[in-house]
Amino acid sequence: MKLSTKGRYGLKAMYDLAIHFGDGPIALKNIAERQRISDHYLEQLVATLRKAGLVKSVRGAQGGYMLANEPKDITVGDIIRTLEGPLGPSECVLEDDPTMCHNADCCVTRIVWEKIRISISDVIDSITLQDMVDDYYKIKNKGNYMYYI
Amino acid sequence: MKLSTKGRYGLKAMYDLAIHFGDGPIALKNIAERQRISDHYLEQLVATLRKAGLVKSVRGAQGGYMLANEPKDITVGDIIRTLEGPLGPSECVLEDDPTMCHNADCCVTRIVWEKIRISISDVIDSITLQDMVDDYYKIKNKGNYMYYI
DNA sequence: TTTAATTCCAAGTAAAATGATTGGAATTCA
DNA sequence: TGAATTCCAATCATTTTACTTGGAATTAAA
Repeated sequence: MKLSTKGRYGLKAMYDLAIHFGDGPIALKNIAERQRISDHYLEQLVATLRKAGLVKSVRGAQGGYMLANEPKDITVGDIIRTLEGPLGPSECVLEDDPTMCHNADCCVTRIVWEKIRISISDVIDSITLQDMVDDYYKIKNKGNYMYYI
Repeated sequence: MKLSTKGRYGLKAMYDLAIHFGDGPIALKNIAERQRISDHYLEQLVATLRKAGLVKSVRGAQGGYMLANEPKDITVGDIIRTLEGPLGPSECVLEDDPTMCHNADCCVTRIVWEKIRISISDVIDSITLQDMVDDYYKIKNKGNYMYYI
């Protein structure tokens, strides 16, 4: 019941971009260093995020990535779903395209999975990158050492 | 972000035992048939549940398994945690024994994982096997065909 | 115009996890 | 005594995960 590194690294990278929102293109190498992620691996995740329209890229020297929208308009759910696919603790309750169990209408365990799915969705859809940026400044102003992580 | 078959089959089996609570030992073969699970595989899951004190066994012919406590006193969380280990979307927020990240006190993404973990815990700890049995009879009384699934 | 920095793209790969299967010993009821 | 059952240990094929490797294309700066 864990997220893979796709979702976890992906959110870290998007959060990093949110912290630097408005600063022009940010090179992947720098994000990978700050977040301590293999840059070639992160490249694959960011490619997925770019194809989904969550980030924009600038090629060539001095190039890099930027959020495609304001941090307040990107939710954790957008990012995790893009990288991990439709969410749900079981096939039969996946968002979008549940592999329909032929007993779905009378399956009691399915009711449990559905409740779990909804509770996860509620959380990740309610948190935006801006919320995370706000958290960052809150912690920073308390005097904690921070480095965009 | 899916549960493995351990948690999913395990809950189905425990629900099946809850439906038959008070009927004496239920053979694994019958549970496996009803829930359409490999019986040898289910055996391993039930062994884990037995060691955790959630089910009791009776060996020999006419033997089988029974819930160790009343359905109202066993939660979905008890079952899932026994079979899947401590819950959490990331190592750093696992219940019990989080593999402590050295940046935990200033990690903003960790706040997100923690919220997800709590929302899942809230759901699974609030549902008992008795709730599932109640759901079963509710659906059954509406006239739906049901077979303990 | 060259060079360095970067994104973009496609494969390959080692290790771990998943979801079992196989085979048999021990126990108990009929 | 035999059939039904739990108990136990090992093995295994497949898939997934988390990368690595290698290089082409693009662009800013020297």
